[in-house]
Amino acid sequence: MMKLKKYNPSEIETKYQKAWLENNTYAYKPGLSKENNFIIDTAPPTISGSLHIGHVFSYTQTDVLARFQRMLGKNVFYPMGWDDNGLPTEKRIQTLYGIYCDPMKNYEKNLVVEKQTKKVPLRPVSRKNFLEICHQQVLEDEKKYKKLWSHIALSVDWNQTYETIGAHSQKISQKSFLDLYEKNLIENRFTPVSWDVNFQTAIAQADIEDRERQGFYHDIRFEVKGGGQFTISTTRPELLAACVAVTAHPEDDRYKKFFSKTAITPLFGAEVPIIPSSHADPEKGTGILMICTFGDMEDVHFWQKHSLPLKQILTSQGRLKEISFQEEIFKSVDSEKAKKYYATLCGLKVLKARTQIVDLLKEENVLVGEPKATTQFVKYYEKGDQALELIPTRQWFIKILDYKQELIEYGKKVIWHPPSFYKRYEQWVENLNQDWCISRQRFFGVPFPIWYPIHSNSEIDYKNVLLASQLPTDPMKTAPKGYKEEQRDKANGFTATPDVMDTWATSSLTPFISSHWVYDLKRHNELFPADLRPQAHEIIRTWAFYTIVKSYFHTKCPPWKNIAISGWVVDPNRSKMSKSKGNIITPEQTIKNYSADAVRYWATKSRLGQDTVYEERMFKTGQRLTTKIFNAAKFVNLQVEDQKFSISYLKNNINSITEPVDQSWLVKLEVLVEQASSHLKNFEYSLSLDLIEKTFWIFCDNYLELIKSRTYQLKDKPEGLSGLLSLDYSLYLFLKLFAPYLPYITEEVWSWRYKEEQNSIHNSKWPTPLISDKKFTSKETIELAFSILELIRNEKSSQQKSLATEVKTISITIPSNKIKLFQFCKQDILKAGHIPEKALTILESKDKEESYKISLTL
RNA sequence: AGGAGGUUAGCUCAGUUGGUAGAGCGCCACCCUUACAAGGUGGAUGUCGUCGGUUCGAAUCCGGCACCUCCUACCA
Repeated sequence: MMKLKKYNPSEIETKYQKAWLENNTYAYKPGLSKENNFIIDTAPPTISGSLHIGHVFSYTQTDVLARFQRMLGKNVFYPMGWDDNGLPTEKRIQTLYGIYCDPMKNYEKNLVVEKQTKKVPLRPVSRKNFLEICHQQVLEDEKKYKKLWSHIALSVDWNQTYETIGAHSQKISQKSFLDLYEKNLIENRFTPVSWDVNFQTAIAQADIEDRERQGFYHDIRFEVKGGGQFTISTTRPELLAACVAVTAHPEDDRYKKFFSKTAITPLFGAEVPIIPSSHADPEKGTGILMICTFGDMEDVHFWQKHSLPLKQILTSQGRLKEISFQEEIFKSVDSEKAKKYYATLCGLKVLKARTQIVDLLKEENVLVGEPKATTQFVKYYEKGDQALELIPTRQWFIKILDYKQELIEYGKKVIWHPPSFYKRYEQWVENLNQDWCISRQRFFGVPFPIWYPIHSNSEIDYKNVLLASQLPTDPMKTAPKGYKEEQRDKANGFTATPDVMDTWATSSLTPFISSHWVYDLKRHNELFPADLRPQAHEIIRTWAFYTIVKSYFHTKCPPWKNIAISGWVVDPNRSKMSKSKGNIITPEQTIKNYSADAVRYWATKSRLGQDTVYEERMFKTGQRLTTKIFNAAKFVNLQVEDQKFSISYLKNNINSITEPVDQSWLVKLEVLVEQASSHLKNFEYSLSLDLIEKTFWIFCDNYLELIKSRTYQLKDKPEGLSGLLSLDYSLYLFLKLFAPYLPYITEEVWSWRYKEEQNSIHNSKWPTPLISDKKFTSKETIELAFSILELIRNEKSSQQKSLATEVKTISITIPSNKIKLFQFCKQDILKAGHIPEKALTILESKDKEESYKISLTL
């Protein structure tokens, strides 16, 4: 039965990982009634090298809920996806192998690339080569991830996996695109879009973050045509050549006189209108500002509203491009001068040009004073390290701005845990000011399932796109229906976009990918909508929001019933653990040091949505708990071993728990089960664990100690049997309660004697009040016993004596209404306290207050 | 600037219908007690951020303020 002297976690962990996998312990059973399903929309982790302790933290929390629901008897659908699609993988491949994708290069059949240990200059490889290496690398990483997930005992059904770059996900993702296209919810536009000059791609509003940077105000003097001048203040003087207008507030007396006149830009001599507009704030800067194409989103809005011309001076690499002042659009009052000045800026990157132009402004004597330092917030791609520019390009947009109100309402249909996070969602949707740009000028992603026809005049028709019918498809490799491959990129032919979709355009479909949507309606109806979406709070504006968008557009049904938001793991300085900060903790070593159960204990001790500090000592507490469970179980087993106890024996003889002390203890357990269950049903795993743990320590320290002499000495008497059964039942119950949290130790102990009920504790049923039809005494008896036991220990301890020291005399004062209860536990107390019967005097107190007093001599 | 969360023991945190302030860790003292020394028992430690209100009674409810974290926006 039980052979181990000491608990050896790593041995046990290996053993059960294998067993659970072989026995399909966590498999979802298709085709059963939908009502009994519990469906989890698992977060597919981004494949970017390795998982950190923060992942272990949040995924374990979800796993506890999955295990609980499974034990409740639910048919749990708990899949695992890998988000391997997109820029993170590309970035990783770049640094790992020292290569980058150059679409102009030709495929090399036997290309060999090696992992680089240090930074090397990047070498170009063809698109096809690059994608092959990406595919290969993610497979390797996914194996590593799976190993860790298994080690931490996620009860995932490993038959239910997907990769966001996989054929199945691509099919769903392309289908989603086509569905939105047919519903007129998506469109192709040529428009200024947030652009990362380094990655050479458009990005969406959700991918943007603000970073604090040092900037400078440059006060620049403009002339007004026909006389007069004014000074604008700008942090982006390098865009001066792109200035298309200046604007001041209509009521601003300083500038009223200039409205309807034109200004002449310094250096470049362009004539631009001076437009009154409430967009200008008289309090800010000099009250008059220049509109450039494009400095910020406001410029874009102003430009659109006033139908201003487009002066594009930046390339997609973020350099000032060649322009001609002969051209109508850049027409200058002094084109020679303009040309001369611009020549010194042309080809420079934005930041270089910004400093360079200061010299020119000084030379021309139009810079008023020196540039004044200021801190400003600049928009960056969250994965990038160069400021974003607004570059007009052709992109696909999902029209979310038209549905803001609906999406806000729709978010309310999901139950948020904790509820306050709904606000974050709402606020994000309210503040949206761009449609969702889903095209990326990248490589490792899902292709757009469309082609554009080419007219006889070689013009590409972006409006009447040709839709793919066979999915998934890569239009770069296949021709549309009715066309031949030879017609690619030819007049009267067709062309495909090399762009791929935003990775969120696919991962926003996780509930659809899991359910096989359109392609398997029976399965879809069984698995959609999901019961639970677990996710972190920083991706509410992306993953949660986009999933709601897709679900709303496709089905008019919320994607899940509940969303549970997990917190972060922060370092002792309270900053988020992240790669860039270098404070990442890799979980493997921690698990090895403290055991998987101990790590899981730590992860599930913190409340939903709450950030948690990474502290080694927390793992020790978990380790201590598992050791304690092991030892307590060992003890109970030693006690019942020779009784041929079994689970059926226990269940059949539950009526033999006759001692009021034992019955009273069981009442305490019943209350525990009830409270723990209710917390877990509300996804409050930490509150539940807290209660279970507390009661378990009371079990070990008090109850066990109180009754163990009885079970030793009266084994064959009804009193002894009552105690033994109660001990066994308590252990059985505690194992089940701990099982979702500590799957290894509970499975091991379960295997000693309870396997007859279910092979794995994780397939056994969550405890229900097995014995609640019996009339028990209340909790009072056991509470009284514990109080008196505590007083006795207290006395002995303060006399600095061993607890085993025999008592010479003891008098216990008890309120008269409790005397009867005391009689119930008297024998147990005498034995546990090492008190001979004749040493005891009971004093009755008329005082009904619940205070006991003792005095004893040793 | 708007929003969310927070402020309880040295540290990390519970305290969900208002009723004598809690746990773990750490600290101190003691104890080899027939599961457990990787253990056990006991102890010390708090103006519950601050000011005010409601109440017989407030860590808890209401309002003001301060500070911390995060989200969003503005950023000429």
